[in-house]
Amino acid sequence: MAVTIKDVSAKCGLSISTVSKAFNNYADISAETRELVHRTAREIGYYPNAIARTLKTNRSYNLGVLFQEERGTGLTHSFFASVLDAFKSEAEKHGYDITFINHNISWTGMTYLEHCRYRNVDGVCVVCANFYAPEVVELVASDIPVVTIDHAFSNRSCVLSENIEGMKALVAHAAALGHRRIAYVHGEHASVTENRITGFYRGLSEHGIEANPEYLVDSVYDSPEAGAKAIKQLMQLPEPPTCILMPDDHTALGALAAAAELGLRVPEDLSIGGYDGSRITQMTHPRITTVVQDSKCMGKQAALYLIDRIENPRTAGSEMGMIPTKLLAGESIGPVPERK
Amino acid sequence: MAVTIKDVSAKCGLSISTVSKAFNNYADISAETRELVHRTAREIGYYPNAIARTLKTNRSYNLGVLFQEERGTGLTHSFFASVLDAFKSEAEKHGYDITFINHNISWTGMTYLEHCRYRNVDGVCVVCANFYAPEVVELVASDIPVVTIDHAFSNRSCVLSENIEGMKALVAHAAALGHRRIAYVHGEHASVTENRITGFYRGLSEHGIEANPEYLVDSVYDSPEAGAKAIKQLMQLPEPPTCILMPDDHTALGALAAAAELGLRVPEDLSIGGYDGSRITQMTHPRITTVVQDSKCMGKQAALYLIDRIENPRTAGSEMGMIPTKLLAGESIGPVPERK
DNA sequence: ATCGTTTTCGGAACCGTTTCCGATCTGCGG
DNA sequence: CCGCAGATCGGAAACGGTTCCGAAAACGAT
Repeated sequence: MAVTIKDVSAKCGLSISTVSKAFNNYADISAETRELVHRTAREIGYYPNAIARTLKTNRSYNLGVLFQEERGTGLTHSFFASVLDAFKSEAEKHGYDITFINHNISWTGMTYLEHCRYRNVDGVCVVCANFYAPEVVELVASDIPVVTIDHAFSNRSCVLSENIEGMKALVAHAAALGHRRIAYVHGEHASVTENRITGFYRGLSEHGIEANPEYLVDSVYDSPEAGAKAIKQLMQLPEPPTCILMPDDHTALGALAAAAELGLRVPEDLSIGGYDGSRITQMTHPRITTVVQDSKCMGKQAALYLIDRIENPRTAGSEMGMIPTKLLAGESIGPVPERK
Repeated sequence: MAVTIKDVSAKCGLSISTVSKAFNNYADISAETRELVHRTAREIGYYPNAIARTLKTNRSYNLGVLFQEERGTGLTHSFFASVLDAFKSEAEKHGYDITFINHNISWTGMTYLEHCRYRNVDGVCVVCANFYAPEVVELVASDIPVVTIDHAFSNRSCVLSENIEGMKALVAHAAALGHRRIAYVHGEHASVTENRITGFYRGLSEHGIEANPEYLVDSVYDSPEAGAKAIKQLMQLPEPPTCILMPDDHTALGALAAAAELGLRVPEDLSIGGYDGSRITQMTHPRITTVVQDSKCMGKQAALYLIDRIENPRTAGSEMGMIPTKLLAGESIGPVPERK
C-alpha cells in the first residue's frame, strides 16, 4: 500500500542509497539526480517512513509531554492546555510531533523513562507533575533531554513564570486601593506555590503590612468548591479580610459565586483576585483582576530550549527562561470599604 | 544505552526468536522458558522497542487525533479538550498512545493522510475539523480506520451528541417558563449547528411558537465578543426576545456580561441559555442553564469504536454512537418578565 | 598516455523486532 | 528397536530506511 524508497529507486533507475542520500541532502549527489529523485518522489507520493528512519538513526522527531495524572483535570486545565498548545505548535513548526508520556492503568507498568525509551522520544517536556516523585527524578536524571516548566532542576533547562513578581504586583495593586487585610488562598505545595507565597509576603512587607497567619489558607488549585469553602472560612474570622487572592481564575470564579451567596457584593463589600489571566476573567461581571501568565510564550520557549538541546547536544547549555507576568486590572479588586 | 532483546537472549542463553516468542505468548514456548525470559527481562529492565516492532508488524499502537487548526483555540477549547482527554485515557488503557495529526507551517507539506502514513498510526479520530475539506475527505476515504466525532460519514464509525434532543429540551425549558420570544445565536455551519437549529425549530413548533427569522442569528462558537455583539443586536429589535440561547457556555458567559452592560438583569429582565455543560456554568452567578454534553463518554466511545475497528478489521462494522445530552437547569433562564 | 584527484553512485551491513520454516528432541505405540 | 507425532527451539529473512566504504567515472595536470 504505502509507497517506499524502493519504488522511487526503481522508478528512476537509481540505487536505494542514492535516493536516500538525495533526500537527506548528501553532498555526493549531483544536482540533476537530486532533482530527479525529488520529482519522482512527488509524482508517486513518497514520504520517508518515520518509523524506519527512527529505527536506524535513533531520532524520532517526537517529543514527549509529561502531564500529571493524579488530578482528573488533565488537558482540561486551561492554563496547561494553553502551554501545551503553544509547545505543540512550536514543535510542529520544527518538524516534531508530540506524544504524551504517562503510565495509565492496564499499561505494562512502564515508568516514565521506560515509556520514553519505548517510544524513542527525542526529548521530554515536563509540564505538570509532582517533580519530587521518584519516577520524575529518574527521568530527569537520565540521558534524555528534558525541559521543565515552572520548576527548576539543576543542569536542566526550564521555563519559569515570574511568580514572585506577579504576586507582588497583585498585592501592590490591592494595597494601592487601600487594602491592608489581604488574604491569600493558595494551591498545593509546589515551586509555583512557594514562589507566590514569597511574593505575597514580600508584597505585604513592602507596603508595611504585617502578615497575619490566619490570612494564609491552604487549599488546592482549580477547585471552585474549595475556593468557596476558603472564602466562607475567612469571612467568619473576627476580623475578616477585605481582599482575598485566589490561587487561580477558576477558583476566583467560584469565590465570586460564594461571595454572592454570602450576600457580599464584589468589589464593594469584598475584593477578590485571581491568577493566570485566562479568558474567562474578562467575561465575568465584574471582570476579575488577575495576573496574566504568558502561557503561549512559556510553551514556545520550552519547545525551543528542548529542540536546541536535542539538535545541538554539545553547544546547548541548560537555560533558564523567566517569563514575565502582567497585572490585568479588572473590577473585582476595588477600593477598600469604609471600616464599619 | 537501551537494553534490547539481544541482551535478554544473551543473558538467558536463548535465541532471539525464542525470547521474542516468549514475549508474544507463542504456543511453542515451554512454560519454564517463558518464565525465565520474563524474569530476566524484568531484571535487566527490558521493554520491546516500539519502533522496531512497528516496522515489522505495521502496528504502531498509536492513534492519530485530528484537530482543526483554522481557529486559534486548539486544545484550549474546553469541550474538545474534554473529549480528547477521555479519548486519550481510554486509548492508553488499551495500550495505545496518541499523536496529533496536522500539517503545520514549515512542515514538508504533508496532507493529513500522508502524515498518518508517515507516522504509521493505526487509526485516526477526527475530532474537530472542516469535514468537507478535501484533505479530510481523502483521509476518510483511505484504508486507515477512522472514527469521527459529531459528524457522520457513511461506512465510518462516528460518535454523535444528541444535539437535536438537547436543543429541543432547552427550548422546552424556556417555553415552560413562559418564553415565546426565544432567539438562538448559533455557531458556524457544521453538522452540529444544523442539528441544533433543527432542534430549535422543532422545540418551537412543539410549543406552538411561530419561528421568527430575526431571532436566528448567525455567529461563531466560543467567542464572547461575537456573543456580546449578537445580544446587543437582538435587544435593539422592535420586539426583542425574552430568552436568548447561545451557541456555547463561553459565549453565554460573554452574553451575561453584555446583558449587565446593557443594564439588564439575568434572568429577571432577560434569560440566557448556554450549551455544553462546561464547569464554568456552575461557577457563575446566576448559574447558567445549559445542555450538558457527555464529552467524557463521547471521547471514550470514539476510542472504543476505533480500537475495535483496528483490532477486529473483519467483524467490526461502522457503528454510530448517539450520546444523550442532559438539560442542566441553572438560574440564567427564569420566568418570562411581565409584558410592559 | 599516465596518474592522482574529485565527483558521483552502488553494495552491504545494520537498527531491533517478528515470523516462517526447518531442526532437534522427546515419548509412545507397534 | 523403529517410526512418527508433538513439543521446543533456532536460523534467517524481512520491515524501510541510513550510512560507511569502496568502485567507477570524469577530469585536469603533467
